[in-house]
Amino acid sequence: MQLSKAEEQLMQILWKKDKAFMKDLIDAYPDPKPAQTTIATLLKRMQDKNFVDYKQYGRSREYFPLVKKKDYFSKQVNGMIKNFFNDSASQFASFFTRETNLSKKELEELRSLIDREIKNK
Amino acid sequence: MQLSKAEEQLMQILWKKDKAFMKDLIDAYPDPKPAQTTIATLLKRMQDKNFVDYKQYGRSREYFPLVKKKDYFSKQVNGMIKNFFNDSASQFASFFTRETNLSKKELEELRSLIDREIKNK
DNA sequence: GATGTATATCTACAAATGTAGAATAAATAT
DNA sequence: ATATTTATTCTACATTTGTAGATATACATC
Repeated sequence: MQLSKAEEQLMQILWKKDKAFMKDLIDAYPDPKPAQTTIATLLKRMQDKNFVDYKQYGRSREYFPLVKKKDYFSKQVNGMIKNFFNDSASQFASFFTRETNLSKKELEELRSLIDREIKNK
Repeated sequence: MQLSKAEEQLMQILWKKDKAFMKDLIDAYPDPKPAQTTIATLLKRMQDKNFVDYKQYGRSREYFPLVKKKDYFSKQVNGMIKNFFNDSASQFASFFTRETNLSKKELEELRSLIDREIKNK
């Protein structure tokens, strides 16, 4: 199951905060903040989709992500690679290198990172 | 404006074919193929969103993409980078290098590609 | 104990999406 | 010319999504 746009945005907040009460979530939104009930609805739907859970503290709930940002993100990228580069990660990488405007410095950093990876193999 | 999932899938077909008549599009779908009217609806919506156009040939239409796959893809990646790596492409790249299981060979290819890019700057 | 505050649940509704039938019209095959 | 095929348009409808009011509750405070 996939998150919708609005749900994903809320998820980003949850990931950043790690865990949060309703109030914290609303606070994290830029103005104009959504209604409290809107967030509640989204949270409920996200629970149904098994993306978040909560701990009951007294009368209110501390929500937390069930899915790691990294894992979610990996799935996204993989889907993209599948759709756009018929499943070739290296094809993706080369496209990415060419089309993204990384600075020389960033490219050099990336290269040494890759060097390290190569040594690890 | 964004494409929905079903629209995106159709778009992929269009990109692959470059241009196509209704029949070709349906043919390209795996079984169970969607109804012909379903495709027609999607195409119409995609026209409204300015993602495809067509040339009238006699009584039927040859559809073609108005947006290049490359450009569409770039937007996708950029959105992702914005959401997941607060807008840092290099952060994205490093994550990608670590988390995708590229083979040693692929990594080496990628490195020489980056080398070339660096020289270009 | 009455009142304000934060939260949760229920209900609602418009817009977008996925999907396709019915009616129509043109192109083609016989 | 008639039947068949193919594509287009119109209409329809269920599901998902974005958004939030109304209502109920528990808690905190005066």
